[in-house]
Amino acid sequence: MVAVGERIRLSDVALRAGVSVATASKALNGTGRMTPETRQRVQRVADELGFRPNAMARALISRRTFTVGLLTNDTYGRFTLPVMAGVSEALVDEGVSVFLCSIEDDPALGRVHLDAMLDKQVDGIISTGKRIDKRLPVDLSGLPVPVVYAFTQAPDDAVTLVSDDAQGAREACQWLVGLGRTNIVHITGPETFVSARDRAGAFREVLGERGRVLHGEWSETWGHQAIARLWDEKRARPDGIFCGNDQIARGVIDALRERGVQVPSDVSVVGFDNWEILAAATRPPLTSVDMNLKALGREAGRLILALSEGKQLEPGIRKLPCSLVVRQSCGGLTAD
Amino acid sequence: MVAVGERIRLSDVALRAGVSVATASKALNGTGRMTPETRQRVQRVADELGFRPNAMARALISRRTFTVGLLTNDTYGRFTLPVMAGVSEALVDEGVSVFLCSIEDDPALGRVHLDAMLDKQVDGIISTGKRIDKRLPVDLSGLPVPVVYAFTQAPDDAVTLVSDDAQGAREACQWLVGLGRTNIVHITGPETFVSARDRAGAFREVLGERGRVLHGEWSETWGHQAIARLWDEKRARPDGIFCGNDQIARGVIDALRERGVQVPSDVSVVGFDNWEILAAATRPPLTSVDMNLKALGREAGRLILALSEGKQLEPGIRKLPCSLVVRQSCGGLTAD
DNA sequence: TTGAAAGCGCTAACAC
DNA sequence: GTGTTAGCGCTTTCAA
Repeated sequence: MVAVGERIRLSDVALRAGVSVATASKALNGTGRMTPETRQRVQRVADELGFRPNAMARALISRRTFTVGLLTNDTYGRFTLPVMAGVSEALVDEGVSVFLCSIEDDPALGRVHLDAMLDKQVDGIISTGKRIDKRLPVDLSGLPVPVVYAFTQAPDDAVTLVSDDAQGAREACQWLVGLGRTNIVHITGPETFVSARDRAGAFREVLGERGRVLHGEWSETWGHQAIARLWDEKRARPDGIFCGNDQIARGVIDALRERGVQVPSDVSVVGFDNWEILAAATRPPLTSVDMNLKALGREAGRLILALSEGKQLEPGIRKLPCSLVVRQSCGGLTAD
Repeated sequence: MVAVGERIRLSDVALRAGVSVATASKALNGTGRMTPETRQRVQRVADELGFRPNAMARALISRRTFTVGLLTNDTYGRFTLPVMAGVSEALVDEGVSVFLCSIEDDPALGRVHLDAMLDKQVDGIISTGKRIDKRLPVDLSGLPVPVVYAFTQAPDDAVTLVSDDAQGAREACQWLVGLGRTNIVHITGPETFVSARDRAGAFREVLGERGRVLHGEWSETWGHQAIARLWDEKRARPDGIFCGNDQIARGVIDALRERGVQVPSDVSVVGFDNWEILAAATRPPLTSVDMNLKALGREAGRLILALSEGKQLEPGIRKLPCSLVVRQSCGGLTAD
């Protein structure tokens, strides 16, 4: 139930320590000049009383609230969550707290949240989403606070953080090639997604003429369908498949098993997203590209902190590297 | 980039409207007495200037920050996310913002976040987790602000919100029974989980002697294993399976298909969690129990709001109903 | 009907 | 060394 511990003010500490409020303030902040004894006495009293300065009052003076807002439209998503965790992680040590604002895709809700944050004098705003080629339905230009965009589309002159899809895809492809696979196919999501295009581009770059790309949905079902198509053709069948996400990969692997094709001995499969719970549940466990979204979140936190401290940052898109997480779906190094 | 729109203060409005700060304040807050003309003029000026009151300054006076903290240890989880969304949704209309504090399972981190929130004078704290039978590693007793626990274990005298596992399980079982299934088995997670025990208890309650429970892991693999065990036995095989979560159900359905058993015509399967992305991907799509976590989050938001406004609430555990989401894995009403 | 003044909890000049 | 004073942006008596 509601425990009503009275809050201790600086004046309480000052009174009890027999000094003025100003002296108490200086004592605790390590500023001003006074005898070591006085300082220590004040500190001791503050500890005894469990004094914690009121951040509101401080903020009113310093014009810094040590608070940032995090806007997201990805309520249920596996993308935003690690980003948020990263942001929170990077900022907590600096005493900065994060306002979570989930705005769905509702411009009105976005406005409400934005206003609430601005009223609360956040030091900065991080905008994050579930696609790097869609904007949130809020206009964040001309705000009195800095903004960082992470894993969402942003204006050209903004500071933006995204994962390096092309590099991640390249690593996956090179891994398959390095394993001796020669007939490699890329099964991925709709061409309308920049991520799909970027990954496919990198795939073609590595594979050249040999590389074949199949666009479909981001779903298990599409994985099944794609395999059905490939296996029904009269052509040579692939010995390596790079999938646009883990769900497709899951469908692919299941479809291959249903056809008696062995993974990884007959075909190597790589996924994308490294969605732990899915990647670990495929049989065999899925080798997959991890976008390192938590690291991306941490970087977003660092950047917004720098900006809120008045530092200048070069605008533009910063791509953060992905990394390949090797499990058993490719054979080779960790063949089972 | 950093756009540096100067913030408008009340004094700016007052000056421009030709009144005192006090009058301006009253005009905008609808308090005090003055001619309608004065009030309107002030309001018009405030609108023109885009004045928004500084919430810090207000908070300093009113002792309410319109801010609550949300503690969670479920960084990647599908449980906490809907809860958070619900909390945020319930509170945004009241002008309350939510601090997101992801503390993993680290007591030190919990302490740091808690202190940060308290310093920032949150009006209340919501504690949430991924299991209803584990506590977060932070002591929230004796705080100067109210606390609500949602989907996590709590002290006896706390206000706690959990989903009604037993009721959800009961609905699932009755659904299977209503479909004419007579030999029903419950395949679920470890008995060490209260949720597993509660669901199994409800299952036995509905099925009586006929009900058989198999405990294992919360994984697809366990779903496969359980089916292997059941189908290798010399006993009559089940025609209805109630699974402890959707992952197990996924494993069960896949295992059944591998054995040529038809779902739902031969066997009806129900899952638990209604984890959209999984439930929709099973073939056929999975009928599953939804814990309505977003609604739970909303309720948590309402409760913390009530408490922070000084209302008294009966301590104890409040169970919120689950609901069955019918897809195609059971046949009957929506048979395919 | 309006405004001057005090004060929320704290920090920072500037006296003493 | 320490205290007095002013002020962050706002609300709220209380006096005019």
